[in-house]
Amino acid sequence: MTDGAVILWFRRDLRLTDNPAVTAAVESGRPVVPLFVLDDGADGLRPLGGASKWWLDKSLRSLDAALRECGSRLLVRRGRSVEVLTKVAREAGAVHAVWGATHEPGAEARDTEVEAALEAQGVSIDHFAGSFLNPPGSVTNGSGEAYRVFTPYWRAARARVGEVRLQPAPGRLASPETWPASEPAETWDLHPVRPDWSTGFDWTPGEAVAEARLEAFLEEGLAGYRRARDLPHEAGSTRLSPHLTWGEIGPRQIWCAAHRAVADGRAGEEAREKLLSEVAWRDFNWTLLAQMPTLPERNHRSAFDRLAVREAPEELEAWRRGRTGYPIVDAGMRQLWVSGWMHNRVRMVAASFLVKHLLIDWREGERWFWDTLVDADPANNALNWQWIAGSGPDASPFHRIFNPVTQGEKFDTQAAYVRRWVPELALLPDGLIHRPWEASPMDLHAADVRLGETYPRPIVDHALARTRALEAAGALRCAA
DNA sequence: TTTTGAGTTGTTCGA
DNA sequence: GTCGAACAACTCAAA
Repeated sequence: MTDGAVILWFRRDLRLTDNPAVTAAVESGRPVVPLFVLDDGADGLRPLGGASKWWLDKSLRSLDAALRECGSRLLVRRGRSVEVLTKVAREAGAVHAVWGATHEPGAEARDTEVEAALEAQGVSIDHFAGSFLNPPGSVTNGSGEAYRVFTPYWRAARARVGEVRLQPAPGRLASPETWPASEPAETWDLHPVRPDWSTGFDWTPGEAVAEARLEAFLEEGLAGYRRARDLPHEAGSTRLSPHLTWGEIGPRQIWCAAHRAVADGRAGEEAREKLLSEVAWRDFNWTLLAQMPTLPERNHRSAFDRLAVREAPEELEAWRRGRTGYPIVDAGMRQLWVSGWMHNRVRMVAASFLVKHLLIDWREGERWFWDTLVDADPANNALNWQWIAGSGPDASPFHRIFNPVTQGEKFDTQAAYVRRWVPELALLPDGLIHRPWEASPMDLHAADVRLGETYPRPIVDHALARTRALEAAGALRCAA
């Protein structure tokens, strides 16, 4: 062993482009040992949901393929990170290790433990900011505190992003003389079997696809983004969210590409700023989670601990399976189950329905999304659920209760979305499809719909449910 | 320190 | 059918 190796520990930054840990490893001039650890919850972090595991399986293979094109490879090991890292360091004769920071609950404790253990065996550490425009903690108000409201946060954060210079992907990574063993991909157990519920997933994880997706969006989608992003039947979303979740692409790359698109005349500044502000929500949510690690479990506003939530397992199951009797809600929940993703507009409607119409604890919904979304993100999932529930910082006011009929008719005007995901209603006319319970027997017969048989009746009445939710929220103020 | 104004994404009611 | 106001107060940012 002539030259000590450097361990390049990948976590939520599964890319080679603009990854400071990758750059540092390459520039060290040492043999590089790229590593990913499947901790299966052993590190004390929240275990991954099913859809996230599906994604990670493909993303790791993609990263391995990309590394092999650079003359390297990805080691995947299973176990507690501190044990894996110290063992691999010994096997590889490592003298140095690098990684990018992550901020989910438990990550800091894990990294501190790993760092201490590695340093104890003579391995030095460098860590770098993770994949953000502004990493958590870097944007503060006049009194040095973190912002709790998005708009002033983004004003300050936007101004703080200077010139962004991307670090290109390395052409080549130096290999160690002998490679430590890796778990064979067949043993990762990340892809679902018996049953394989992922057959409807229309996604290709990996950095190359993420970059292509970004370019395609700038070409076709950015100019009309502000309008189209709210229409669930249109391909107006970036669909970058799962790539961002695993760091296959970073916000800095989006920033640069979006500025380039405006310079090229492919879109206007307003469209670019809308896109960047959506990206900034992710930064903002991670800032809050880094500061308040209980957000995925505890109400930020403790008054909501007293909300009279209902135990209603059958209604919860109807919501999960897309059988609430409200077409836009059911379409969204079925899109989620089948494809691992749900359109943002419909997420709000479906989440509001669970929390307000059914008065079920938002954590039930948060857990379901965590398990079924390919873009399940510790910060975005927790903060967005708390936002809908009204319990979060800067949250939606409690009296804002989405009307699933109005939302459907407003954003799915031609009902193309409902017809795709709730095909048993497809023959109903546009004017009735978002409210099938108002259809006459003749209309229902003509559309081959039998309410209560081929499609459920509404499990709650909107007006009654709305009143019930307002009363439950009102009780929070009176009872001290 | 005090004060003032603002706050991602909506709905309903009544004129 | 369209429009504006009310919803119920509270926290946070910034002057």
